[in-house]
Formats: sequence, C-alpha cells, structure tokens
Amino acid sequence: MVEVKIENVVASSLISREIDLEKLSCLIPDSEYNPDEHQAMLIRLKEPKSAVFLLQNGKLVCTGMKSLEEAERVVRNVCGMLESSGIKTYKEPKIEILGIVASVDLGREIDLEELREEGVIYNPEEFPGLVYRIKEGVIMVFGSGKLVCIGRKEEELKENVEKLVRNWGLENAKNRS
Amino acid sequence: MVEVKIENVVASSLISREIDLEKLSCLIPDSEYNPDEHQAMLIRLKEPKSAVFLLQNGKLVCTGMKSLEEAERVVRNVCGMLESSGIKTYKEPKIEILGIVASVDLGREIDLEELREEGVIYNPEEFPGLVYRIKEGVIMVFGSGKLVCIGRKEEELKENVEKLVRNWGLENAKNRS
DNA sequence: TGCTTATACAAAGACCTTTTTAAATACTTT
DNA sequence: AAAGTATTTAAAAAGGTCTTTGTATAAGCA
Repeated sequence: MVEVKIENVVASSLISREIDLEKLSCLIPDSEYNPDEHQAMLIRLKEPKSAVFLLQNGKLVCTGMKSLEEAERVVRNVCGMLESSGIKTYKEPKIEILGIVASVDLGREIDLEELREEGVIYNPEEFPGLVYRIKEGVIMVFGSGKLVCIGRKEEELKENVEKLVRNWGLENAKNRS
Repeated sequence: MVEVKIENVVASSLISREIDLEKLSCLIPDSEYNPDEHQAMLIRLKEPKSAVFLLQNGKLVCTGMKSLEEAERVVRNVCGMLESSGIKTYKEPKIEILGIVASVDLGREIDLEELREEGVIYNPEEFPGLVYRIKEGVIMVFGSGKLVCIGRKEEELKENVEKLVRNWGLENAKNRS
C-alpha cells in the first residue's frame, strides 16, 4: 500500500459581495496590493501556512495548505479578518477544491527509459521527471521512485496512483519477495 | 587525525623553446585552439585526467590532476606528444606546483554563526561556505563539517588544517568522548 | 592598473526547469 | 469579437547552473 502525502491544496470561495481592496490593504498588515501588476490583493497566513488572493468582487483563492481542513480554516480566518475590518462576509461560504498536489515514495528506483506507456513524455534534458497525463490529472515519475501527483479529488488521486503502480509493475521490490 | 584529500593540482612548466600552435593543433586530435578567444591551445588528457594549456612560447599550464605525481606524468605525456609531432622539448623540465585544492571531512556539523575568528568572512546569502584567509592560502568551512582548503604546498596545507581544527575546537565529537 | 577570456576542483545553498489551478486585467494576434 | 498570452501564488520531485576560492598563462580592452 503506497502512502500518498498531500503537499499542496488550491481552493476558492465566494466570501463577500464586494471588497474594497484599497481600503482593506491599509487595514491588513503585511498584505500586498499592486493593481498595476495584479488585480488581486495577497495575504500570507502563518497558520495554516498559506497564500490568499482576494478579489474586488468578493472571491478568494488560496493555496499552500496541506489538507482540505486547512482550506476551511483559511477561509474562516480570512472572513474573520474582513469582518474585523468592517467588511461583511457570507455565513459558511461554499469552498471549492481546485487542485491537489501530492507526493509518493515508492521506495524503489525506477528506470525511466524503460517506461513506454501511452500518455508518457520523458525529456531528461528538459526536466528530470517523466510526465504521465491521464484524464483526471498528471503523475510525474522520478528515477528515485518518488512521484508527484496532481489532481482535483483526493480519493481519485489515490486510485490513480495505485493503478499506475499496478499496471506498470512498480511495486516495491520488498513486497515482491 | 583528519584526512586531507587532494582534489585538484595546478602546475606549470617550461617544456620547449617555442611551439607553433597552429601547426600543432592540426596534429593533435581533439585539441582546441582559437587565438581569437584565448592565446593558449587546450589539450584534455584522459590519463591522468587533466586539462593542459600550451603557449606559443613553450610554456605549459595544466590542471585537474589529483597529485604531484600525476602532474609529472602529464608533463611527460605532453612532451612525448610534442616530440612525436616534430617539436623539440627540454629534457626533464622543471615543474612548479602553483596551487592545490583539497577537501576534508571533519565528521561533525559546525555552527558557522558561532565562528568569530580573525580573517573570517561569512555571508550565507552570497555563499554557504565560511571563508577563512590565512597567509598561505584559504580554508572554506561548511556547516556540514566539510572543508575546502586551498594552498600551494601539500604539507603546509595539511598543517594549516590541523591548526584550524585545534584552535577552533572542531575535533570530531567522537574523539572527544 | 584592473578586468576579461579559458581550465580544473571541492563545498552547499539558491535558483531554474515541469505540472496544476483559480482569479481578472491588460495586451496582442487572428 | 474571439482567442491567445501575460501577470501572481503554493507545493513536490531531481537534474542543471550559478555562486565563492586559488592559480598559471597572455592578449585585448578601458
């Protein structure tokens, strides 16, 4: 059984009808807002460690979290900050998980030159990882036996890893003996 | 007792009265000679593994060797190549060792921020190693406990390492207990 | 006088490469 | 008008490049 470790979650939420970013950026210490470069205001949270984009139309995009639960806490924290700054936010805003990045250690080395499956791209001069695209996302395979998996649903992502390991015969050598 | 491992030797020698580089570069396979970029002709040897610069005035500079003995073999090999190409070389040319680079593993980690000796420069944003200049050369100290030592004489270099270890109290923790 | 060019070499840390995703504004091309 | 490109953020993987230090050589340039 391979362990799939979630390293990054991207989420979005509609938290308010409208946000005056000029005003808010003055009230939130250490926030960044440069409308000439980017339309969003950036807040970096320490707990959960994350980066939060706020848009004028009340939308929020956040990234850097390690779990779906952390995403919820980030949204909750930011809503609290806005309320404290005199901006009304929605009660229990709906959170959408946009993407998940996870890492896997298969505990064995892999000869990437041998893998010839459909959907595989491997240009070692360009990038040391082998890129495998599937309908639900991407899995990058490294010679060390580590994987980087990208998808939108945690359960789906885990299934795709197990399928890859089984179909490509990448079980850990220990498990074979 | 710390082991000092020589990684690179730079040496020079006057091996001939004069060398016609244009002619020689045509006779020596895989040599490089582009007078517009650099006045020297470059020969890379496989055994000993090294790079050799030849100048029109008969001077030779070579680098990449792992010992003084290898420097001697390089000079001897190049003289043989020149003689085979119809260029007279001196008998037993004098070889000068210009510099030696060595690595040392102290087998313990070091807190570089603590080291406050005179002659020490440590700017971790610029370079992760601490640079310690002494009269006879330079010793770079890394947090991993590894050193890179630069000097001109092998014995002197070894003495300087021992002095640094003793004076800075950097003996391996194992040797202390 | 000082810097550049080129060569080898060790150390370790930074940065780059690739992949995914939302947001919305600006700019360019079709 | 539509499509495409660019901007910013986080994270993992591993391979490459760069940083620093010393050294000879000699020609070119400021």
